[in-house]
Amino acid sequence: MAAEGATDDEVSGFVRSVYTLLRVCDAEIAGWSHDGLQVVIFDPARFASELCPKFFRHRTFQSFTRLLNMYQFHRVPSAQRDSKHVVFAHPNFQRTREDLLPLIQRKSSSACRAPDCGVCQ
Amino acid sequence: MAAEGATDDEVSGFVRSVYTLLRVCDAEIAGWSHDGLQVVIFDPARFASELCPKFFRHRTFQSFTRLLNMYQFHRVPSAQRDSKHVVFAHPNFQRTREDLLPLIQRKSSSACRAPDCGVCQ
Amino acid sequence: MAAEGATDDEVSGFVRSVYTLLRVCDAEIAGWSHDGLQVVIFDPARFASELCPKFFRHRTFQSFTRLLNMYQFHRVPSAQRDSKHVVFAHPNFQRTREDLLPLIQRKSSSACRAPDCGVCQ
DNA sequence: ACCGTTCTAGAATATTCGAAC
DNA sequence: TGTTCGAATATTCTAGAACGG
Repeated sequence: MAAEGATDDEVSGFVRSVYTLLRVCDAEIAGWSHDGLQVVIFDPARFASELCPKFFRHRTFQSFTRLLNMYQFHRVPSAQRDSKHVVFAHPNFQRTREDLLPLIQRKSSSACRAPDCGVCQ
Repeated sequence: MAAEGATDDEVSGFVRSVYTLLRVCDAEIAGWSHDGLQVVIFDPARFASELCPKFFRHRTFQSFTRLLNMYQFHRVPSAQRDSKHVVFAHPNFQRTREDLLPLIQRKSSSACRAPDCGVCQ
Repeated sequence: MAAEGATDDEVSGFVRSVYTLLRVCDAEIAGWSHDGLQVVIFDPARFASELCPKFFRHRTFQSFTRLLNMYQFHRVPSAQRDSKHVVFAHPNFQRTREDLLPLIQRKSSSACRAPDCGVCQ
């Protein structure tokens, strides 16, 4: 199993921040789902105003969401229609599988158009 | 009176809702700018949780923003960067010019009109 | 003299330069924020053309910025959005806490340690 | 077909970083 | 360690797309 050769250094800053955030933050604001497979924001308003400024350079839920999508997290529709909880998940973002974090990659930005670019072609 | 050829029926439902909302809502949550040219949301959190459900079928600021953009409103950066106020404007959305409201049109849905489009039909 | 265990020698040259610069420079060009926690460049153009050559071996604001980032200073968005002031901060860079300066360390160059790396040798 | 709601992505700018020298 | 330049990442605002009424 398990991503040998995948050290912490390879985890992107954003992913590392979210993982840390979930470990240290007030359990009333955000946390892992019971199975440890989903990120649950229990209180988006407090998350934006209190947590975002501590871990990022902004204080909006939208900016947080934008980066989650950039890293291919997907929103999970909550069962309770009126719930204010916001749930996100990524197959390689799991509470007990820190070793998988390096697999989470940011989507490539606007594709390189250089005619001789060996990477993007 | 009234902008001949421009009756209320011609004002889109969303634009009418926003105009009404600004007339009746708590002045601490939202209102017109002093010059009557801008929509100011003083408290986005309360706006989303209290006002949105009354005027729309959702309770998120993002959904409100999405429609504003659809109707070509644009966000106005506030001078104070750390301000929580959110400001939007549209050249034909003015407090004293209700007659201009019919001019505000929703962007055409990017509907595919190709007669043989297998996706959109 | 000299705070035992934390002599001037332990403060990196760049950090020392910035600290000195703020003490001696024209108050119209740069200085401390009122609370003494932030570095404020009031006039980036004059800072680059007049101060940089005196304290460093260049005359560009970007080079100054590059080193600030290298030492983990972060840019702070100025309150006034249209302000030309540029603000940086580092938790251990404070006007009244010269004793903390040695704690400011340059980021480890991400030197490649792979024994067989043909690029870095 | 049009409009509204939701989730995701594009685009422009701002900020930070990698790497060669 | 410092300087330079190009690239990657972050933040903001707007738009695309799928779906439902």
